[in-house]
Amino acid sequence: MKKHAAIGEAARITGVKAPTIRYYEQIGLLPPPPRTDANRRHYSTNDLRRLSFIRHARELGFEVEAIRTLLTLQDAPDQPCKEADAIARARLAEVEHRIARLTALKVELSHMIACDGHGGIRQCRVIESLADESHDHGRLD
Amino acid sequence: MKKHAAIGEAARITGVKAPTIRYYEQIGLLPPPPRTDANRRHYSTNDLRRLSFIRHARELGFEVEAIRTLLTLQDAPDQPCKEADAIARARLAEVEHRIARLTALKVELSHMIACDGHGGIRQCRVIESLADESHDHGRLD
DNA sequence: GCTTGCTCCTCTAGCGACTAGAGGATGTAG
DNA sequence: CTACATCCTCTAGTCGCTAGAGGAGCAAGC
Repeated sequence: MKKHAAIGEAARITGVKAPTIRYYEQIGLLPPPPRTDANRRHYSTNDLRRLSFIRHARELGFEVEAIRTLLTLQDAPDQPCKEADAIARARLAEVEHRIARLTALKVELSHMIACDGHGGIRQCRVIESLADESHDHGRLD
Repeated sequence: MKKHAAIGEAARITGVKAPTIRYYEQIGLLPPPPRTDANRRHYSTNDLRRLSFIRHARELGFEVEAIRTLLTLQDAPDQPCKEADAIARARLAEVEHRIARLTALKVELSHMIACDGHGGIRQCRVIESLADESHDHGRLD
């Protein structure tokens, strides 16, 4: 990984698009980097790590506010464990909830794919299984 | 399930909020229902099933356009279900990918919680694991 | 030096899929 | 007959980007 990168290179390295990087700066997720004489952003290795972190967390479905919390932890590594622990536990609960929900959805999707292509949509279980009233009506979020 | 329902009752039955039901009508996902003398929407059992279908599909992560396709297939039941099946398969792949990712994160979060009481967050691997370059950089969407 | 073409800058506007609120009409219970 | 819930339409806001306009700067070839 290089020591300094312009925004385009940072985008290439981290997989976060340049406009999104600027957006993250705007909303305060990424600190404003130093600029060159020509007013161009210059990212350090640390910035790139932070960006990679944000990207992976976003891919996992964490909201920006949750990521902000995790980054705050990262920025203050000597914080008392009590607080860190509480935040981690909250995130873990969220992750477990997501896994449970996704696992249920996976089962449903697997059943839906049992359609074998004989005789058209009437025998296709994709639609049937989604319209099925026997599915729970409880809140999931 | 009752034969006719006002929008509030439809919301209660299907779990889709009233403004969202109107929104679905607006974007053409739900056909405009008949109105009473006082201009109030009146939903049939069939509308409620369609709404339940939409809700389930949204919860499964289907985009509105994908749902529109599924509903079109449903409305023309003699079409082959290859398309619907393909959509479901794509969803299943994504769901499995997310489960795998979240499971990995869950392990790291568990470790983080397990490390409490010994010198703070520095020993925790959550942030490290999310910033880890060894994670793939390929497109996910 | 000069031109070509890429990258970068800021700014505003748009997207999907809702959600919230204003302001007003109607339906129902005591 | 008066509350109060429910409904109506409408506009505007939310989140997390994404696209485009319009302009400046840099590196490389001639």
